[in-house]
Amino acid sequence: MKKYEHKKIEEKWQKKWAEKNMYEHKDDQSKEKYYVLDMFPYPSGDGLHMGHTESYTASDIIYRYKKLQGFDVLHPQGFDSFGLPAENYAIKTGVHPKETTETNASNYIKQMKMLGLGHDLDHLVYTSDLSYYKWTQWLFGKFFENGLVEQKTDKINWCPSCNTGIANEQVEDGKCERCKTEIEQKEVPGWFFKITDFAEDLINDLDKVDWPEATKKNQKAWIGRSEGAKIKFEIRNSKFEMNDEILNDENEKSNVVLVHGCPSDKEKEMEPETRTYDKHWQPWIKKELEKRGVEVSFPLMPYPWTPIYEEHKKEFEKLDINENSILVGHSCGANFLVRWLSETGQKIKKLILVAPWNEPSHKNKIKAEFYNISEVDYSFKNNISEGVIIFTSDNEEKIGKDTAKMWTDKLDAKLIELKDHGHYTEGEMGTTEFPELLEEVLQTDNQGVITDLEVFTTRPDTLFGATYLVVAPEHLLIKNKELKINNYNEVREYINKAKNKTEMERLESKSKTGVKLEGLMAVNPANGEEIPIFVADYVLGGYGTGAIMAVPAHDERDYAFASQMNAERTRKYAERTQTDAKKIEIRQVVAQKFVGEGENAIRKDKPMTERRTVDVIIKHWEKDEFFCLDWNKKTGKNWHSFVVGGVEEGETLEEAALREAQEETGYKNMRAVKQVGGEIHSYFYAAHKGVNRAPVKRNCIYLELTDGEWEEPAEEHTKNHDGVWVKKDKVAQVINLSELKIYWNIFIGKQDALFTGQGEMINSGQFDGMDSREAKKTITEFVGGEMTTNYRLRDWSISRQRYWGCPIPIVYSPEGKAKFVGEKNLPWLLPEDVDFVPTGTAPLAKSKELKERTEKLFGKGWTPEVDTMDTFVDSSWYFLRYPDPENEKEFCSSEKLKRWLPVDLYIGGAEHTYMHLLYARFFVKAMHKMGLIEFNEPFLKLRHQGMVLDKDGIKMSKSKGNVVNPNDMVEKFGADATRMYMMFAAPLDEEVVFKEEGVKGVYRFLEKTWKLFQDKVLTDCEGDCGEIPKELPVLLHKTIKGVTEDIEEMKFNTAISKLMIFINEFSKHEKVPRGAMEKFLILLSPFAPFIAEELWYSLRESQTDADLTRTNAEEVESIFNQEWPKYNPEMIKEEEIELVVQVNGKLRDKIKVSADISEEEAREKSLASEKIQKYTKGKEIRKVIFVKGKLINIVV
RNA sequence: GCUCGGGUGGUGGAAUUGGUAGACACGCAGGACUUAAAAUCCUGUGAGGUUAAACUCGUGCGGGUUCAAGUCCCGCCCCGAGCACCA
Repeated sequence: MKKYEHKKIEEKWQKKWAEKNMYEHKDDQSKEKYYVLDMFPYPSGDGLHMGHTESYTASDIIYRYKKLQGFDVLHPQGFDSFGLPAENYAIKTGVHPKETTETNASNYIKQMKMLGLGHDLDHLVYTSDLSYYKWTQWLFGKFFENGLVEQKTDKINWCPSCNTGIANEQVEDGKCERCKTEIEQKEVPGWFFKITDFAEDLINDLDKVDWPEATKKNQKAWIGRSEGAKIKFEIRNSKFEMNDEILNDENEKSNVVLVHGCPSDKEKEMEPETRTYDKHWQPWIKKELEKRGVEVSFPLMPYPWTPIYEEHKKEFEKLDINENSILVGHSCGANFLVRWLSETGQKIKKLILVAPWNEPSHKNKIKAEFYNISEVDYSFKNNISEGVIIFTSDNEEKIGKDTAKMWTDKLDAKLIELKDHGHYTEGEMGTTEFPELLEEVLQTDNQGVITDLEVFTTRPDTLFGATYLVVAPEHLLIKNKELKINNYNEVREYINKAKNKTEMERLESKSKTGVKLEGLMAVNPANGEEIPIFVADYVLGGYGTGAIMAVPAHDERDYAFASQMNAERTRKYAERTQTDAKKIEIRQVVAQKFVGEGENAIRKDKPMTERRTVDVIIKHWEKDEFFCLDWNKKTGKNWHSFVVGGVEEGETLEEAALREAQEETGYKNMRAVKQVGGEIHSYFYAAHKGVNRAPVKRNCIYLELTDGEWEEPAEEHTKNHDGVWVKKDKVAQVINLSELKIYWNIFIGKQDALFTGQGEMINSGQFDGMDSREAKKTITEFVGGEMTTNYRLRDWSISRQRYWGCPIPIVYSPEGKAKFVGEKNLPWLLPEDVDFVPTGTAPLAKSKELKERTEKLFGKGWTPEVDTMDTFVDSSWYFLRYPDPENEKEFCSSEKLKRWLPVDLYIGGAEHTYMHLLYARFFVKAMHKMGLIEFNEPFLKLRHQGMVLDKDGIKMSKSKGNVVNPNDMVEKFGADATRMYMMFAAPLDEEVVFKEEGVKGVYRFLEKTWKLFQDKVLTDCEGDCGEIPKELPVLLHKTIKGVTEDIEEMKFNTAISKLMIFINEFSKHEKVPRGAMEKFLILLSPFAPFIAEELWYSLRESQTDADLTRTNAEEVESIFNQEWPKYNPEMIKEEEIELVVQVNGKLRDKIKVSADISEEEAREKSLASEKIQKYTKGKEIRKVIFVKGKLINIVV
């Protein structure tokens, strides 16, 4: 008996198959085609890894199986041989990428042969070969001619280490996919494929293909289609007059002089910084001005009644006050300026007077004289080129309201009134709403429509709830100089910060940041309201219009931002002024809707009545218990609610809640704490009233009892229900109505108060009551917006500043116009005279040869494109080259295209779900559109292989040192065992845990198989001659059926288990039928080709002497030229089965019966069984369920 | 946080789509062969229970639908992968 020596056998057949050119593909038109494709490898120095082994084995099984079934199968292979690792290796070692590629590829080929993979390795495709990239360039030319590729200057992801642009899809965690360096943003001109043109088809056509659902979903998500509307908002400038200067160039900038206030009598000997006004008001105004981008000089004032008058006067005179100056004076500073201007006749640009002093109130003689402004000659107003603005306030005696009014007249000034200028108490400048008011002044002093801002939203229905806008930091609006953003410096700072923020930083701070654009506002087109505008980096420049309308009541991000801003601004103002800032309003415009069902359903024949109600959550005064109503009395059911009552005309929710709570509970003292959740609409039929409640508009208020003072409630409130106290953790169980549950969940913080769903419109003018889905379109139309579809997908940037890639076949005219090099100049060769070391410019720019070639062909002054293409371009069409790899005239002949494409089965890793598959699909669609091919989906069926993990279930990686090398496994157990284990260990698409023990198990199976062929007497008897028991041929046919079906569904693990069952069973017998053994070998051959071929030959050779009169082994046809066996349905038809007998669904007995037993008979027989009688005795048989050929269930 | 997968013996995994839970394999235990070990072969192997059986419990947890649930429905927990504010 020969031993199973896997090494010998495998070496032998590797050689023989090579000699016979077993896998060379020759078109056989008489057969039906099948195209099974692997994702081709990048030829790395590490060689094939276990993942390759798994997926290539799977495709090889299908290849062999289909071939045995009589298909003409194309099973090609190639190498994705352009790419970074070879170039990086070249940079390090100086070895040309071409060499590295060849060495590595030949190693791959050796490994593939070793594994017995039946790829046609004589017709390999290398993407770096000029016979291939010629056609990549040709296709680029076609795309160019058809406007499907264009040059754009765009901000791209830039890897500073690779010195190249990177597609969004190739960025992981803000890092370069290959080298893990942090990605920067850089403005680079480059070529872009217009993949977005095909977004719609790329989504829709997924329905046509047989792919894993998850992959389809991922592709759809990646393309990210969303339906919505574009809506225009008018942007108005509510500018502070100061702003003209702000955005102007440095040299035109005005100087602003803010003068100190005057000291009181008490203060006149104090240093200016310590005086009341100069301590508070002036620095504040200075700060506010500086915040708006204005540089302010702040000179000391030469008030004549101070001891340091002369000194200050000198300093003041030194100031460069000219026609371009803006003078700002506050309080007595204002008066001083008026006086000074009238006396000196100084020409200035603008005068701003804030809160002038009230002249008559001065008792101090010098002061009074100085301030005798009624005597002043006001003709100086002609010296002021842009006018005078006066802020005043109406609440303080001291503030010169009259003075201000007088000046307004005399100086033709513009008057802006503040409600409150501030209070002077005990020598301190105290509370003031001035900053807030100043901003309000800025907001309302609007200058008319400056521009439109378009936003994209998926929820146009919530437009009435849009209480602010947000633009992305990169939005052009901010760069619009006309707008004169007051706090431009602050905004600019924010934008710079946002730009420099790394992805990591953005992830770390989950909270949202942003800055209000002061001096700007937008008009909500739905209701004409003026709303603020913010810049914030939670809005992305590249998506939609780069601007959003924010609806904090119905969008989580907007809500988070609004809450944060409100808190922040409140804090900021509180620091400064101890008052609240104006808050962003969170306005609900969609109410969640509930519709009664069953007996509560709306009845068309009954009247509809609207009602406004309040649900009241009432907490016990000391215990953690809540007041609920038990309706058992009335309904007879265990039905609980909170206190619910109507809201009467003119009543607030809180008033109604308090009133109802007192009436219903009898408790007297309570306080309203807060509103819980928003408005909810309920529609139902109220049987006791005989009317439809359509709708009940409900809200919820939370009350706390302050003590237990109580009085029996009126009978009308207790006749229907009892009041009960329920513990906090029991409330959720007790409450029945969904609406109340929602309020409760919001109350206990289990559910967000935010409602992001669809419902019924409220607070939306004439649209109230409309379904929000319907309102989307209606409201969009109402405001002149446009319904659009938006995609997340962006155009595909393919320019790479690298050497080892396909040159972009473009040249530029002296004027800089791009031109395709033309078909006759293809291949547009990758130059050889290039230094690989990256310097930031593309390596090809250093090629003299390329430059000369361009000038020679196109004329002087012409320059070549020096970027190469993203390698994803190469891999986007390689499967089109496979059927015709040697064709020099076409990328693939039309006959071959017609015969072989599309691909019938594509197998590869799930990591290519997004990019590669999307790009390849895009290529096919674009080529289809250009009329180059007739189909528009490349891969009809797609399957992924799962990851291969080490024995502890950990991802294999070099750094962990747990990588299993296929070579070692083949050495130890042979290719057959390795292949089979990979297929047996888990379903193809799930993770494989690689355990050597497991490989041993499969090896044992192969040995057992081997032994079976050595030991057993083979008989030609096929089962009806009495020599062998009938079970064997039956098992054979079952195995054929099972294995065939499993392979069809690519359930290789169960197919192998069926082969094992076969061998286990056959091993038990002395004599086994030869025919069955032969058929078994064919079933085995796709999985374990070597041993199957060897045993096949040995079987046939031994037959040679006996009866086949063959003379040598060479004449035996390979097992792979045989026919896949078919099973005989008659054979596997069971005549006798084990009928399962259940009582009440529990297995109690099994009885042997004929397969076609009738229900009657089965019933009789099973009831006759002793075991069954044990359970049925004395009981009535209520029901019998009979499943033919399977089971009978007796219900007692 | 969102999306998609997935929770079945000691382990990898089966289960005709609602019909005998645990196929097949690994591991483990016992036995045979052997001076011995390895290899091989045989037997057993979800838990409890018993001399054995009967029987009971069992597919992440809780509930539901059904004659019957690993499979369907509702709620929750855990694990894995992917995505990163997509308006």
